[in-house]
Amino acid sequence: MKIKNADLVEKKKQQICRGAMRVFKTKGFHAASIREIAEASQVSLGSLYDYIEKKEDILFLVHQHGLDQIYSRIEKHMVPHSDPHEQFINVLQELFRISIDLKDELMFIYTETRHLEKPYLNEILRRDREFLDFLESLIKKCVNSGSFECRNPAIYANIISFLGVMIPMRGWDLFPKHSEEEVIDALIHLIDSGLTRRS
Amino acid sequence: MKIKNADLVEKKKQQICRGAMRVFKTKGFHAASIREIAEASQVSLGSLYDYIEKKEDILFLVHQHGLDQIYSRIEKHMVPHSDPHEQFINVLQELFRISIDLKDELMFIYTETRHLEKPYLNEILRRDREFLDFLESLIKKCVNSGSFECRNPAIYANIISFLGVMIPMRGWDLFPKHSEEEVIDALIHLIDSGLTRRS
Amino acid sequence: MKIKNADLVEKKKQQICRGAMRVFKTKGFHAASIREIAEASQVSLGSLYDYIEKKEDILFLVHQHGLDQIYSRIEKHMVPHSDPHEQFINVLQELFRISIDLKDELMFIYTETRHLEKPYLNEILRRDREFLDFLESLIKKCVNSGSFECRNPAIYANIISFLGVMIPMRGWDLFPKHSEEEVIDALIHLIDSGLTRRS
Amino acid sequence: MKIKNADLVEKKKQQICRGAMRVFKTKGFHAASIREIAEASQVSLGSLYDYIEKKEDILFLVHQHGLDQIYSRIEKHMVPHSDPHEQFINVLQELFRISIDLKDELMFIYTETRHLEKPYLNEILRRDREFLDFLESLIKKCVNSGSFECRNPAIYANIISFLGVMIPMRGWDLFPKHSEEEVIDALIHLIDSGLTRRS
DNA sequence: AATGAATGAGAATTCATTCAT
DNA sequence: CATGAATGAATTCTCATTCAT
Repeated sequence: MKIKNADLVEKKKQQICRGAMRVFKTKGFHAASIREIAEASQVSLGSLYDYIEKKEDILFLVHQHGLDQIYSRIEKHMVPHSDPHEQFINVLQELFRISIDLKDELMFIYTETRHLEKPYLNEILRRDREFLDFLESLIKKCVNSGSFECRNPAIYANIISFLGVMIPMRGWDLFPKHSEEEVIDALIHLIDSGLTRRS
Repeated sequence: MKIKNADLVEKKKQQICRGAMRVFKTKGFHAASIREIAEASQVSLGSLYDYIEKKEDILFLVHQHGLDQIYSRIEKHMVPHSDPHEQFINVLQELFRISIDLKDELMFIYTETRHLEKPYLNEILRRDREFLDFLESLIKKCVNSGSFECRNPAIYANIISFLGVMIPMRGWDLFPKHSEEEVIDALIHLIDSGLTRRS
Repeated sequence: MKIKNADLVEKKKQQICRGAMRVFKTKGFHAASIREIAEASQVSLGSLYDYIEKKEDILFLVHQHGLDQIYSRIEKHMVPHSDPHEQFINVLQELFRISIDLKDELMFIYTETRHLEKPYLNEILRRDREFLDFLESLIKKCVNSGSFECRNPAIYANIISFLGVMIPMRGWDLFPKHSEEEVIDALIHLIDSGLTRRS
Repeated sequence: MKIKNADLVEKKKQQICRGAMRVFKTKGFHAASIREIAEASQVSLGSLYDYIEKKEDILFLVHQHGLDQIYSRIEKHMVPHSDPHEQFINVLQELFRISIDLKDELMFIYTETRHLEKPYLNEILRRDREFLDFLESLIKKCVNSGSFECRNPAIYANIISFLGVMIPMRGWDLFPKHSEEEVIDALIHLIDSGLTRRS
């Protein structure tokens, strides 16, 4: 990165992210050429390399940008709350809303993370685990408060996080037939009843 | 494809599939070169093109091969059965067992299907939908028999099918910590209790 | 190197060497593009990379080829000889003849060796030192036989070896004015009288 | 070059020369990027182009700067002197001392001059020939004064000038083993005895 | 049927040079 | 006068595909 003006760097990285995402959406990371990405970002080929070092950097940039968008929405629901079960439901509501609003970002993350090399990969997995940990501890709170019954909260955290990408990944079959509300309700019902304590 | 001997064609395609899968497993479709695939398949570069026309054909071949493996196991459980709920549980058991045994194949299908071009893609989706339809009708039977209560069986069919790839896709976080049995039990419990009729 | 036919590999490497040398002669290694080298070698761009792995390999190939040519001529004079002084003079004669016949090769080696990376560089220096060692021991023999007087044969070996590239490197000033014979005689006279024992 | 202030121009050119030499020393002219040179010179990339027109100009600048340094030292010994042989020895002494003190400059000149284009090249060769002419006429004086015997002073001038770069170019083999004094003595002895009149 | 050598289009990346501020 | 962001042509290298044997 040879550019000294930090604001400019930020602005251009945003531009590149947006452009790159548009290309990745249709072709995926590997099939997208740097040229296409440059064009889609309205940045000249040479200039692109003033802001990144190698193609993989774009992959990481887009990952981070996607996660930023996701987390900036979910975080609001991650602050402690008096009624954990209510919080849990709110989190699920927001999670699935996000999965509708940020379809492309989620699909991208799920299908392309594997192409990140070690150091970048670790950073992404770290953020992922942050959310898993939050879910796990929230489930535990619900268990303690008596609403839930659950032997392996960590597994449920994984299931929930994974279901968070179902809408983007299976939209092709779901949305000709069902409304978003229906799908979200079904998902929440499934998770909630799977955890609810039976007397 | 200029080869006449149909048995040979079948045998070689198997060889190519297995070799290709081994390469795809580590690098994905795009990063895998035809050369590597030929080597891994013990087929000469020139010969390879006697059995396929273009690289994408291998992608399709491997898809088909993967689906064949999956279906050959699930099909046994798809024949009508006197107790639909028992059948349902059996199907889930087998589905998640398969997802452990055929991790690579499932991950491959989930991350690379998008690179198939239209005609091939449609064929794959058709097979997918076959399974969805089966699940949907099985759920309906369970509803009719009084075990389940479900407003949108099609959505649940999608959820179940999608959870069928959770183990391959989230193994990195799950299996250091949990046994396969635990994960399968949690998944079945979740699905079953999400559908079970509450009086 | 993906080619299996060893004879072909040898033949093509020769081709590449010759083509590359022709390009290097005018532009040097760095300024020569792989494209130009391929054209000059009558090898297609893609094919070139069937015989080498990276541009630097050509640099090494040309070095080796040059040294091979040089050594194949000087070696005849390196076998033990009854009269060391006579042998010494013969070696000088041949050395300077070679430096006229293989101008390009010598200039190339002297100006481009520095661009070889470590492993290749070491191999080249090893061959260089072989000749230095031979010269040094020959001078010592001449000292023992009473013809020469020399405190530091290793330094003289270096000087001789270095003067072996004077003709290629200073031809621009020498050859408009002098004949090859004159230059060689001057060089041999200089070296011989610098070493000759004074009673 | 749009800068009017001549002193400034001179000062900056010096800066650039020094910076460029530091980069060239390790990578050579072609592999050195303008960026690196600008950084090493503490001159901004844009500013650099206020003092040069193209990359080759730096090549020439560094050549000139190197030659200036060399000549500023040798010139002291080029003024007429009553004893030509004494002067000759002094010149050799200084020449080889210089070749130790200005190793980088000499190596640079010897390996990169070929990349200068015609007009610049001629200027460099002109300065080279100046020194050759001086050496030639000094040898002639020594012949006339009876100390030397030499049929082709021009050839000897070339040899001497060429030996002036031996130390930089063969230091890798020489200096682990020998002291600078030893090498210089050997060189001077060689040249002197090669020219000395035998009664 | 099988082999592997050949090809050239296209990939990522670098860099000399320009130019608005 | 100085700065550094922008540009696109050119570079090295890879790879799917073809074809003579």
